[in-house]
Amino acid sequence: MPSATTSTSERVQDAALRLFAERGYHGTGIRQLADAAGLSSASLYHYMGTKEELLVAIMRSSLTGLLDAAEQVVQMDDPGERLDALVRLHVRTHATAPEQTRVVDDEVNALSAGARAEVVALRDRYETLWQSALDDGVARGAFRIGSVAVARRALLEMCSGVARWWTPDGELDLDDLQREYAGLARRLVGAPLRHAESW
Amino acid sequence: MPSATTSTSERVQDAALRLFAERGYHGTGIRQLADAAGLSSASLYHYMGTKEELLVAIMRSSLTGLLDAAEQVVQMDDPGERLDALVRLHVRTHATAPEQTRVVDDEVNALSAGARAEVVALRDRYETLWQSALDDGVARGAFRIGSVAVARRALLEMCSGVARWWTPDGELDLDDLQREYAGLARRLVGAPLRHAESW
DNA sequence: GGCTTCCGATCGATCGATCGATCGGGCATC
DNA sequence: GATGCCCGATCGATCGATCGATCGGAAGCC
Repeated sequence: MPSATTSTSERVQDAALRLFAERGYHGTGIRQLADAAGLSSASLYHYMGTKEELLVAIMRSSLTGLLDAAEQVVQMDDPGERLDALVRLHVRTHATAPEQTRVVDDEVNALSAGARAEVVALRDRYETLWQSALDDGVARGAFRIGSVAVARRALLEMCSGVARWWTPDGELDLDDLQREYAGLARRLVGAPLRHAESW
Repeated sequence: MPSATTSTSERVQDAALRLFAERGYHGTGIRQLADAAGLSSASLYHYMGTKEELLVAIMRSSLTGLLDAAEQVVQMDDPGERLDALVRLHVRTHATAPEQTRVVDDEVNALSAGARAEVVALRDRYETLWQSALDDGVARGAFRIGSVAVARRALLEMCSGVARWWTPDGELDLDDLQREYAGLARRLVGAPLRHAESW
């Protein structure tokens, strides 16, 4: 008796997401997956392909969502505001969907070559948006950066970390968190602070 | 016929390190481990306890090494130079021993509760050193930081990321890398740059 | 030196358990 | 009676771990 608002295949996806994030892909068995979804391991295969296809589906949906949002954000003209928006988007995504982002970040190596190529291609497109945003900021004199490639990696790693510790009932709420990281990012790229902030 | 300079148990540890870093703990089987070490799966158990104890040993040795070094570094008096030394140590370690650090960072969740407690305790001691270094810098007016807890996490995450991309034959050598990250860190904590660097 | 004893090192065979996946059939609803 | 949904039973493979047994050399004794 499925709920009126949640389809069975959605329940399977949700269970997989939760377990993959918690135990890892290789650490999660088909039978645990079935238990969490309220099905037998045989019924599971009515709603999914292979276990790997389930993982890929999770990664694809997470990455395409982030990528689409970033492609909108990146159209802003001011380099500082554009970086600000990118950081806020990335941090917000990692804070509110930590399981998705952790699976994407941690389980890429669990994929077979073909599937990995697709996922890595999506990730590369996303990182290219950041790279261009930073390059443009440097070219227009808004940022002062030694190595843009290093700064890009440092920025992304530091923002992704949010998925590993932030919770909504901690000291910082989501707005604080985004503001904090946006400030760190501006400093990191050598951009002036907004509104004469000084801390 | 073992080599004169490498004991068998060291070869087991090295093989485990390489495979755990590449395929993950749950993705690595006992037989793969044995093949990589040049032993049968039965002989493996002459040199190790359980597979999990092998993982714990790798993590412990990596974390205690880093912790010992950090405890030396942290005795420096000047907050800016101390942070500089911490960043350089962390980056150098992650760049030159990426497999160890990746296993430590990625496989903590694969541990059982007891083993995880020990490893997390070591990691917490290390992070406390950073926290104190940042607190002291703020108290003495050397750093301007919004949330020290956020800055600490951002710093550590961004520096740890080095283990995921840096190679010795890329554009940056190890010195460049450390300098680059030390500069990013100083900016992040709102400390003045050294030697009137400006980029 | 010769003989015995012992032990570290190694392996083939195998354990019970679990892995991911499949099959055929039951039970609804239409 | 066809279609969609579901599961018990089962597949071959592999999992982590252990077993008994073998081999070669070091140590102890005469």
